[in-house]
Amino acid sequence: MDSSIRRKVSNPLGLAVLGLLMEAPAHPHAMAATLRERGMDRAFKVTTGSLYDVVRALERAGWIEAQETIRVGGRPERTVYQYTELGREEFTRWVDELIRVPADEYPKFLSAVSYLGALGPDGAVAALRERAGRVRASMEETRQAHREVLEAGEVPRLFVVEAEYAVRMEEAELAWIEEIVDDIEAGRLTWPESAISRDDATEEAR
Amino acid sequence: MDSSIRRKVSNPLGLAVLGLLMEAPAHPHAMAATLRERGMDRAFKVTTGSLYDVVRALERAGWIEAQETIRVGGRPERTVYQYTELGREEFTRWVDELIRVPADEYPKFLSAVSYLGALGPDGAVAALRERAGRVRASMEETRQAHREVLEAGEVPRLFVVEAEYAVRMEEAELAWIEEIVDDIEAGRLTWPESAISRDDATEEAR
DNA sequence: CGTCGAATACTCGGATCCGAGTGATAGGAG
DNA sequence: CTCCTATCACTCGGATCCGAGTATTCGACG
Repeated sequence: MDSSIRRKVSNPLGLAVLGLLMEAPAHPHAMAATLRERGMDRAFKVTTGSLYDVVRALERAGWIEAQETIRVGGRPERTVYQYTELGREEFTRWVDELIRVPADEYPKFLSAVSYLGALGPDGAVAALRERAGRVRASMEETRQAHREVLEAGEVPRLFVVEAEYAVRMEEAELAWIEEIVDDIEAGRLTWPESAISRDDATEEAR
Repeated sequence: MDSSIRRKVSNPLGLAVLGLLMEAPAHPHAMAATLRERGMDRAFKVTTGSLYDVVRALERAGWIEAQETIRVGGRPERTVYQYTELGREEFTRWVDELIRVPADEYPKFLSAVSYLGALGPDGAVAALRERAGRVRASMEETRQAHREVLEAGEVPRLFVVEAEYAVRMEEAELAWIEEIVDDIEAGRLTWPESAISRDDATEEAR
């Protein structure tokens, strides 16, 4: 319908790489390290394999280029990359588009909720409760980390807004879960006869 | 940290296939059709290629099996599948686990927000506003469709809860976007000197 | 001074994904 | 009766993804 343009490099990890190189040239292994140090691996899936692939793709596309290949000590060679003019342009264009037009996302939880019926009322409540606990924990962790970083005063808020977004989304999910659990227990959400529900679903699932 | 077990078939589309077969045997092409008719393609990414791969994987894993291969008219043969006992068990176990333990998700918007700085204050506001409009539209559409289905009274609420979840998440995103836009305009969220921000970002991005 | 574990830096190949393509037929327009 | 389009049902191969593996080196500890 409104399919966004076919981008040469589609893996978001490429955006992260570009973003890092805007600050300073770096080699892949170092990128992975910084990404993880800064906790950016919450927003980007950073796996070594993909990283090297993405860097190669970025180079093929002409958005970054090898600056030099050096060897420190007897370690394996490292290839240091820097962004090109084209890369700089593409970076902001990419961010801009990702913000402007919502991409189709397929969170796994959504697919599971589509078949919530399969667990039966009791199974559903049990599973949802457990999720709620985990989500709450993760939320509090993110919130805590965010607060600490801000209070340390080294990093401006602009560079941590994504945590605020993440927390908001987790809050919303949590609220929904709690509401649905209440609805099930209060009989506002019921299982029709026909539902694929087995009362022993809970046993089976564990 | 808490990595969930390695499932034989990992593509959520497999869950959808299993779900459909719980109702009645079907052949891949028909599955795709029903999935789309019911609007389930909002929760599952259904592409022909993947569908056939997933069905094959499901069969290899022994969760489904070919029932018969028939030919209607002179059309290509169609292979009709049905679930196995193992498949039925695995189905509820899968749903249960997807609900219980939140998977790491990497929504593209989150990665973009991590680099919101790149757009500069004006560019960011413009892009966020446009997204807000689109999200609002999509939300109202889902809401509308959900209401109509319920009022028609054919489908029990249990089978449409995923739409309620989706709407809630969109509401939360919208609220956050509006808040951030306000914060930028009110000077509560500012760009430090050092920010990679070009004032012509908006021009460039179009 | 030897060795054991952690860190450094990257490669490799299998698994998965997916869109474009294939080819046949049914149904309707003229 | 012929053509043309839509539907049916699936295949194929390139692109991408990613975890496990490799090989080296540094540092700590006994």
